Amino acid sequence: MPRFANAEKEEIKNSTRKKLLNAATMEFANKGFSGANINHISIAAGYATGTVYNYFPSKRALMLELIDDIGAHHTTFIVDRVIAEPHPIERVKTFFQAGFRYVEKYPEKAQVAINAVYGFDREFKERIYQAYQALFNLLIDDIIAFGVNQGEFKPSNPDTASALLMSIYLGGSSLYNPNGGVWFDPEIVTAFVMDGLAESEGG
Amino acid sequence: MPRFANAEKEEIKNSTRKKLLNAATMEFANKGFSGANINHISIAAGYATGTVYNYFPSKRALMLELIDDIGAHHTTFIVDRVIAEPHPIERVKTFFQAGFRYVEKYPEKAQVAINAVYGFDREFKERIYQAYQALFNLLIDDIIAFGVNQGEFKPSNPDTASALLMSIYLGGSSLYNPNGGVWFDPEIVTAFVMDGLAESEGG
Amino acid sequence: MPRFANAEKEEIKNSTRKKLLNAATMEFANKGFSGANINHISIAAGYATGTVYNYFPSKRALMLELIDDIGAHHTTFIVDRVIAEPHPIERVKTFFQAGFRYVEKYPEKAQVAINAVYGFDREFKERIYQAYQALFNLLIDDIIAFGVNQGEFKPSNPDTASALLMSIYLGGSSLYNPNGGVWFDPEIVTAFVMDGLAESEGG
Amino acid sequence: MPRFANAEKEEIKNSTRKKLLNAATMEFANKGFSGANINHISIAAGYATGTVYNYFPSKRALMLELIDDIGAHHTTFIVDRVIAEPHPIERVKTFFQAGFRYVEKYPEKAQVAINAVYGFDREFKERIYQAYQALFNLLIDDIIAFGVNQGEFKPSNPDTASALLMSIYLGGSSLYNPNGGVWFDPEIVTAFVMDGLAESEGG
DNA sequence: CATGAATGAGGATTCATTCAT
DNA sequence: TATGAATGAATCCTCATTCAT
Repeated sequence: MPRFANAEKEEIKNSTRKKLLNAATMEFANKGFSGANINHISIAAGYATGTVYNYFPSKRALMLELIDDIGAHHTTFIVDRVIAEPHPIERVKTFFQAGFRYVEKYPEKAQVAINAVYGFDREFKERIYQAYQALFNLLIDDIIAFGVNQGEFKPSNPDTASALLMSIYLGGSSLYNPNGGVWFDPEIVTAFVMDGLAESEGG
Repeated sequence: MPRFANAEKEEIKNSTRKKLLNAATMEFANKGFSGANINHISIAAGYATGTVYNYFPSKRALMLELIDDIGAHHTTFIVDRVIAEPHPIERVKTFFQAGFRYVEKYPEKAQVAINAVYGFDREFKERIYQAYQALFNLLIDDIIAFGVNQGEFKPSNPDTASALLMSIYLGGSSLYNPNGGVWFDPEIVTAFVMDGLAESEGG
Repeated sequence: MPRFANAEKEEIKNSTRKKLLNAATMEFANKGFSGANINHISIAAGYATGTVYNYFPSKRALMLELIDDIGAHHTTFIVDRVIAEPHPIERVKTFFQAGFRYVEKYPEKAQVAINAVYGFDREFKERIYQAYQALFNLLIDDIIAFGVNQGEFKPSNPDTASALLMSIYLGGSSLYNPNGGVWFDPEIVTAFVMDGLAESEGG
Repeated sequence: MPRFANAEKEEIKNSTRKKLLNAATMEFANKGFSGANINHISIAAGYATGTVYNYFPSKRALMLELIDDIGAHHTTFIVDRVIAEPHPIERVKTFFQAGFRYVEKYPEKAQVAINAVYGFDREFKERIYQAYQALFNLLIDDIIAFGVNQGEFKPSNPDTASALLMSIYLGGSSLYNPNGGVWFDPEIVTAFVMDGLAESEGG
């Protein structure tokens, strides 16, 4: 049995698939889903017109898989960095730090994710929320509940609190502009998230 | 001089334009810009295929004007309610209350606005930010600076703080789902914004 | 009976019709028949969208009438000048001189006529040939036969000869370019038409 | 290396392109540029609606390429026949003979060329003149100057003379009508071009 | 007579998808 | 597995024409 040959083929398939997904990221980030051109994706990946269809049954399926990939990648990137921190407040800061770092390193992936979160397409929205489940779990369990347990945070509705942190993070990310522009400082955001706007009583 | 005839025609044009903009709001909200069908818009408004083009030079121009309209409408809706409140903290609460109210009353307008804010299209983004200028001014001057002056808020970077409030608002809004789903409670959000996550010292 | 009022109305109608025909000349000359826009014509003439249809039943009917008008105008312009000349050779020269003069004075009318002559549309072609009948008669009777009678021209097939002269004239005219460019000198053309290319025997 | 496969594909592409250009010739000849329907061209060539766009970026680009093709074809057809003749006067006759022959064999190509020469579109005009450059060179160098050198023609302005011959040729061609109609006899035209209208001195 | 809003068929162009090689 | 020619439905936009005022 040509076991190695098959492995090699598998290898090639994976590499091709990866190239296609990368090209798709660029295209979807810059043109949106409807505006994207499947053939441009193939060409940009270095293949011929029809090649995407050897790997994905449709444009929509490609997008869905891309959302899964990006969601997982994004989640892992942030989770890994956050849980390495021992202190709850540091975890909040690291959540924003790592999150903004991700946007800087992978602006197109971030744009695709943001489009999915805030766009009108229910299926894309559902899918990115699934992929972000681990991120919400991180916020709920490993940051908020953890902080409450440590006596650093006051108890609150964890669903609302995590959604707030995500909104702040994604809102800040969408402010990102390669040519400059407003940008959130993780320190300031963390201070805000911790203490809010209220003047301290003794202030 | 056919003064009445002209006035009447003007009337008709305004009414038609309004119907077209309403239909466009629905279409753009549900399909996005690229996915929207100009002919459907005309039909949905009760006109024939080409009628949009008697009022707007192109699909993009229609979208741009729609963004202007929605942005102004949205802004006015919130500003009017906020400045009616005398107390800074009430203003924060009213900002979220009125904002979420707007999303409930005009979910499609809100979706179009959110698409413009978080979407990839630079021109749309620029345009909605222009329209939201008054909203940012409200946050910066009439809420944050006002609260600091009143001794209720601690000083902070107003650009960042206002962007944070907007992100929270829009992030919460995008959670909105006519069929139910997670939704921010203005009271809770305001409490969060005022006091953050930190356990009070004496807690 | 409001006899004067009616005459006045007739006056207005004629003036409007003339303005519309002038505007149509510009449009058809610059865009061709298919490329022309009936509404632009109305607007350019200083009227509203539908006004052409108060005067002409269709775009094609307008074009046909325009061809008639231009053909008659063109013909008269040349005929008047040619028959004023007593000598056959001078008549040939004047034919070209007046003809080229016409193109300089009325370049758009000339372009419309040339389009009709050389274009693919059988109906337009037929119509301009009808209008040019008098021009062909001029060439055949008042120039060629006249020259033969005077002993200045040798006998030839008058249909062919007149068609040749028209071809030379229209060919030269289409070389016309408001910004300059090649242009026939009536003297040289006449010399050519009279003596051709052949070296004279004693040369 | 899939050399054969590639060659075969190249073959197919060339054949398709040729079919499309042929269909385009018919359509443009019969309807003019604006009046032509791109989809009809595809269908007439035996393909589906969008196929033209796999070969030509736009209707205008297709027309431009068609003008180039026809111009070159037309030029070659005439040039080859003319330079085969040793005698200047025979060359003149052959110019008209071959030229009219071309119109008989390829009436649609001729109509497209004539539209380009006499039409209002500056770009088409420029393009056909470029393609006809060789034809003008033929007239100037290999017919007129050649005739002068041989002592058969009298010296004349070669630009004017060549433009005159072209005008006569194209004017005669536009008289062509598949169903009959006036038509120039190359012999008569040549006699005219050689000797003009003037009665010989001793006549 | 003039207006101009509305019509809706028509046409250029795009592009997701298929399939024979 | 990759290719890329072909497909044809879909869509933006134009514009001749109508008609109520």
